[in-house]
Amino acid sequence: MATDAQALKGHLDVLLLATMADGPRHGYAIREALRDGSGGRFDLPTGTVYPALHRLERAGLLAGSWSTVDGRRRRTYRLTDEGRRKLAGERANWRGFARAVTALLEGDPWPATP
Amino acid sequence: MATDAQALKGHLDVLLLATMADGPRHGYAIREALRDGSGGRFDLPTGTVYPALHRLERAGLLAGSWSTVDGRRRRTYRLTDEGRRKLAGERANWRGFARAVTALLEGDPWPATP
DNA sequence: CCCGATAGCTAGCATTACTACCTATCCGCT
DNA sequence: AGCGGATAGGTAGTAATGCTAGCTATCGGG
Repeated sequence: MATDAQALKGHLDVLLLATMADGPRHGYAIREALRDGSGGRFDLPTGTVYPALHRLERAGLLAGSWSTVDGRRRRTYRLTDEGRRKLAGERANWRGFARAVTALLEGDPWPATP
Repeated sequence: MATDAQALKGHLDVLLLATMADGPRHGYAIREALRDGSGGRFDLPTGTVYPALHRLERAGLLAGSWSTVDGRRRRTYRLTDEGRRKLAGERANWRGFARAVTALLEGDPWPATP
């Protein structure tokens, strides 16, 4: 639906990293993992996914390598140690973020700090 | 902390609208509501809040009016009908978004569609 | 023999939050 | 009297980043 057009900003990196948590994947498979794992919600254009993967590789969070399977080039990415640390941190960060947004949207008062 | 630097993108509008759900507020009070309602997490610079309020007003989601209290100018905003509809829609949207992101980050498989 | 699925890529655009700055009033402290 | 901080509003310009729209190429099936 792409209602999330702007909403993804800042969360895409974590999502990409998360798809590689259980092992290396190539770009196309990452796209599918995102689509299927979100019930079709995050059906991202390749122009979003590939540049983001390059960015994460440049940042040292992913390591990519070329291989050829059935004549098709594949670039397979795996998490680096730094990427794994980043993922853990961002997961925690997401929980805090989601909690804060939900609190504001639902009108729940934030627990008083005694 | 500002880890949320980019993460806010696309969610700021809903958050702003939500602070006006129980009645009109002026910009400064909106900032405080965001800060306090998020446990200090969303302590946004004025350069973020004021332009966003102008944007929402231009979009017809807010209506602003000037008043003077103790010599201080205040611009008070209230939700328009359209703004209220938008808020309801975006609230629902947030739930779906949060659910999808959480599912991907926690590795929960998305419920199969039977 | 062409189409769809698989697989990868890029240039340029648009959106939007942030940095860094400015103005002004009122109150409390020295 | 004067200064700083809280309150209240604002802007210009920058940086980040996801999307649009386009491209190349292989393989299998109709």
